[in-house]
Amino acid sequence: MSKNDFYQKVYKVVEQVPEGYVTNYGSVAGFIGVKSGARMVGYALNQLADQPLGESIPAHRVVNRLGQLTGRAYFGGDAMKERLEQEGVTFKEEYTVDMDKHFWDPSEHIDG
DNA sequence: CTAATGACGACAC
DNA sequence: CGTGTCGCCATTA
Repeated sequence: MSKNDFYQKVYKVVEQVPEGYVTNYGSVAGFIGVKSGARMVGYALNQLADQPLGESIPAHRVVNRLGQLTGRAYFGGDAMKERLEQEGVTFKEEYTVDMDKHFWDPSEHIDG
């Protein structure tokens, strides 16, 4: 099933994101092949919050292109921000990651 | 099948 | 430079 394959790829990529780094929806979607599937990436990660698989997926390392923790609401409180800080990620704003220092581009690290 | 929604992104004003 | 609008595509009603 292609749509399920899309999800699997999203998880696979997100799992590759190293600590102290973050990536964005558009890059993940583009790397997978669905250039305009940024929303689908967010949706895929959203599913993680509803299944045990999420335990193994660092979804908190995925933010929007601006570095904003748009999905923090799904982590309960500031869990998303706190986890990133624990990994060494710095913030430009209360909920905006410093993408200039912590941006991680899948196409630059994953040989797909 | 149609309409509405969303952890997004790019463009127009 | 901030706000508004459209496009994108899977999911849900």
